[in-house]
Amino acid sequence: MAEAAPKHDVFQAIADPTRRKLLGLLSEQEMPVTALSSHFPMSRTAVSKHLRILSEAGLVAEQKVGRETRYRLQPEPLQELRDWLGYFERYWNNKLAALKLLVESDDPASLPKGPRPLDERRE
Amino acid sequence: MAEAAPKHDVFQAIADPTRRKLLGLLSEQEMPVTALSSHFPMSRTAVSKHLRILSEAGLVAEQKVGRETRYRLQPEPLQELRDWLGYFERYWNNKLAALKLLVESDDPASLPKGPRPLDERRE
DNA sequence: TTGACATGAAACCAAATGGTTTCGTATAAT
DNA sequence: ATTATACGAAACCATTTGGTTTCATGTCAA
Repeated sequence: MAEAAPKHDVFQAIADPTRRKLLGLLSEQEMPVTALSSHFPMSRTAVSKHLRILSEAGLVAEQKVGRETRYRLQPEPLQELRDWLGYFERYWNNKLAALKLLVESDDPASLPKGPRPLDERRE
Repeated sequence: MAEAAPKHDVFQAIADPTRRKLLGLLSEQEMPVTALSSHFPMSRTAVSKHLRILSEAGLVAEQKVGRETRYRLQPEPLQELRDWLGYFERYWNNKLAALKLLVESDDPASLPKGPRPLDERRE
């Protein structure tokens, strides 16, 4: 069973600076919409829509508490970004790449098995 | 001196699957537009436009060779992505984060100095 | 010198994106 | 009971995005 059909993918979710900043704020503590939107020059509704996109990408989770909705960071999907980036590690970090991959290998899915085309998986 | 005013930022550049695949292809060898576009279901012109966006983000370099234009991967700007991601490392990889940062520290710019808000820098 | 090839520029287009304002509704406070 | 707060949904809008086709130009080959 899939993990909740990601309508928006992570790459697209983090493409917007507002959304990256939201993730940054949420990485410190969970927060309701109004608290979050106080950090932005746009309407609360706009922030709310960004949150929904993050939610669809699986990057945040919502929890209703009374009349407010708490948003909490869910960093797991960033793993995909990490994997993708991992493919290019060899370029700027040749010698240490192997070690790094080893270090990261507590998650088996995270290691690119070698110089492969990549990205063929999505779409 | 800046490195060529990045009109498109890296985050946005890699948001598109076609562009990610282009980077993948170019990571194996440099190629002219026509060779690249043979891997996509869209017109050569469309691929060309994607390449320009990658170029504006500093992710590829162009070199004219006779009547063709060779495109070559320039992975350096991915460093920014890496730095940004690094901020979230602590979440899924707590114990090993320190070691990883150490390993990566051959590039001084690459280490986030601690739990900071982040992203305040851009925009 | 006459084609064929490789490419970017231009004009165009539909759909997605990032905002807005307005409204309805649920919860909390008085 | 009434009012204020927190929020999402809806309708709307301008701009950006990702694609197309057509055209002009430069280069290689016969």
